[in-house]
Amino acid sequence: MTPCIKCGNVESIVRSGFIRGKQRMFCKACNLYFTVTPHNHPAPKKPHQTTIIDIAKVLGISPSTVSRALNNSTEINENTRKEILRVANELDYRPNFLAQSLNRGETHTIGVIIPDIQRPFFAGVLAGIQKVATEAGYRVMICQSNESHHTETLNVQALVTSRVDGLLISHSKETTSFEHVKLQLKKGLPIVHFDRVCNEVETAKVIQEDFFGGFALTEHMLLQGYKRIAVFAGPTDLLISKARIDGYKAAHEKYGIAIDEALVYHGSFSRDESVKALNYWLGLPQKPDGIFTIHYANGIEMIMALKEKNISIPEEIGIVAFGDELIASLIEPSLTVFHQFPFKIGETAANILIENIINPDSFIPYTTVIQGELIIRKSSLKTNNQTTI
Amino acid sequence: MTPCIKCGNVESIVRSGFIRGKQRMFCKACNLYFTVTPHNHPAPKKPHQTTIIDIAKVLGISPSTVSRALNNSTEINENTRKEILRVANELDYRPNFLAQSLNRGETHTIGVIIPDIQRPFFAGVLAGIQKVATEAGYRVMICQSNESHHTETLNVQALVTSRVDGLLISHSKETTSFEHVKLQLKKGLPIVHFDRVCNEVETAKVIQEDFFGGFALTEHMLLQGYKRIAVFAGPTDLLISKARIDGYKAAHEKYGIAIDEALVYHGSFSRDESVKALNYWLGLPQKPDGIFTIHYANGIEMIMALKEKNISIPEEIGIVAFGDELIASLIEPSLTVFHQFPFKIGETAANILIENIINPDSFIPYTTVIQGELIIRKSSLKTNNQTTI
DNA sequence: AAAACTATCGCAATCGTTTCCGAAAACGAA
DNA sequence: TTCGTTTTCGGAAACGATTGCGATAGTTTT
Repeated sequence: MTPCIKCGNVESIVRSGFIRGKQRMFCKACNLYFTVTPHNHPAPKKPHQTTIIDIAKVLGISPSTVSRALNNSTEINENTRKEILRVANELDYRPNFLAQSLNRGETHTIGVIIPDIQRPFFAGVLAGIQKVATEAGYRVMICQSNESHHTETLNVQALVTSRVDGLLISHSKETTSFEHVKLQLKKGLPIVHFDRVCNEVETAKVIQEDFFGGFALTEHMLLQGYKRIAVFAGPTDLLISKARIDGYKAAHEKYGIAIDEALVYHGSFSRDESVKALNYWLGLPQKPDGIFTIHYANGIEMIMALKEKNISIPEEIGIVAFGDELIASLIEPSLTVFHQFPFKIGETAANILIENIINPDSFIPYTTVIQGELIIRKSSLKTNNQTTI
Repeated sequence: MTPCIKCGNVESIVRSGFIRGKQRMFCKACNLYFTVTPHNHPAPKKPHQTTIIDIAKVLGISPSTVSRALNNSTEINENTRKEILRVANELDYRPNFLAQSLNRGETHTIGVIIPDIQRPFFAGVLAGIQKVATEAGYRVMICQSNESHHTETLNVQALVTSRVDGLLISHSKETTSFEHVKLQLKKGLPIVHFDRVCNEVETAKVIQEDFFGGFALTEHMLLQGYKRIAVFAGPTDLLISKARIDGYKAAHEKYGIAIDEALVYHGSFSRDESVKALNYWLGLPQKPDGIFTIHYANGIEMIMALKEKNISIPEEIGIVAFGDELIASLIEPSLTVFHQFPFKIGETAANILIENIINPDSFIPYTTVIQGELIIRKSSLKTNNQTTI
């Protein structure tokens, strides 16, 4: 049997249950409990990020003094500070962010939840967020919801677990219940919505001119003489989709043109849907002579599909879309769009969030609208005498 | 003057220096130091993420018991565990990641440093990284170097400060010294390079078929009958740029064709450079009849510029590029490319890094090559009888 | 029914920093 | 000098979670 680790006696030992799988012993002589560890840890001294304590030991001072030196405290002698900084530099000291955050109760990190990094719009927003955040001394933690409500909820939990100081979120198109956001808001977490916002909760929001964009694109088409404009709408519940369609409707009203509800097609943003919508429209007794897509990617896909079908653009069918990308100007015919400014949206949202974080009490949520820009290109220019240079 | 907070006496009070800007007092009677705080904090009880202690208080048990319940420890009564889980759920408890990480000495977070989020290639890599990381229970923290060495160094420091468990890095094109990486590697931080790797340090690497891609693209052009192929190369020091050009040279050697060094243009990847290079080539006494660009974006820009100049592609000048994007297939003429698989690169790199993190001792760095694919399109197809469907 | 054993839980240390409080040493003016 | 004042530093308690160890009540074995 195992001898006692203290007296070395063997007879006085009795087993005393299990702890974490390991046999536990009790020495009746020493009145001592112990577990039999195969005497493993001769302290291999892992390579180790230098801590404040390492510095303190080198100089024979207390950790608190080192901390003061590193934090530009006034309560420290200049010479001591210099010595500490020298050693800190020598040992390549980096403050442990975890310990700092735990102590201060703030992480200087903001969480971002977007549907998909690979979409240029969101990549642009991210870049804007990163810029502002970095300048303000904040880190950024990014999560993708992949357009799934469930994943989005998990993302929120993960970021809360990471104790981010605030949250920037653009909802998945699946998201119609917002309990996960409300809950955190109630706990005092600053949240700012952008693009795909949610009106059920009182947060600051950064949105685009969805209504006006839809209006401008539609008005442009109507003025070009298009009379039956089909709409490729997003999911029924998606707020920005609704707003853009409202703009579409308003333009029609302004010019006293009736709307054929049969021309509105709801679907996801996938490639298949573009083709399905097109086939649906072309199968109608009264075909459309124009198309307005909520998302530019669908517009691009439709141009490709129409070219395959040898339907001329913009003569037989004109097409306009929301959102811009380099590709829209390069495709032939180039695509008329309502251009967004994703970078600016990101910048603005990040600024507002940080404002909210810094001053959580006096902060009053407000909504910011980032102006877009109508860019007219060939896909909707019926008159050939008009050139776009 | 202020009375003593203990005895209430006023006469026995003397001032005793300043602490953090506040006047400090000393009561000679009580032998007590104190600072005059305007009696502000009646504990406003900020809204608060629930902690393990909150749960413990509710149930009148100790925090350690709660911890055990939450961590599937065996040393706990099933009924107790159920009760704890119930309360935890009721209070929407989320473990404080900071505290956990600090205690365990690992953050379950991996840091990623890339030159630019907005480049589709890197966005794709990120998506791949995110997928693998999420599945393995890791968080991802992303930094952009903006192609600046200095920023890259700061990024490394920031991530080290955040105590990431490992680092994925694709170097800025400015980076030629790698001390910042070496230092962390020496401290035991697992690092994996991808795409823009560095051969000076012993890390695992995930690279593309840069040499073979350059070779394949060039060989294709030579077989098409192009004889004077210009190269738009990246910065002179960029490793992947060198490899691609080596492939270009190898293809020439294979077919016994001499290379005119005047056709190799080094420059950054910006739009201006594309145009400058083009003008340079077109100003040569012996103009090129083909172009090979290291980066697809430059290829796209050159196609645009050539079209403006009314130079026909692929007849007068053929063009091929490295890297693929949707746009390459949509532009007219569509662009022949050596397609990369960014998502797969990201997945692979993340997997290797996590492997390294989990088993730091037995891990031996190795290099993985992600195969690319030559996609032939119109921009380099001289013979019109060959169609690409 | 005593002895041997087990299940379950609390205490306290730990992770690295910050900061409140106390105290000694140095400084200044009378 | 002497006492009020200031500067400078150390000790210790946070922050929230994990875990080794000790302890007790209950259970099983002789």
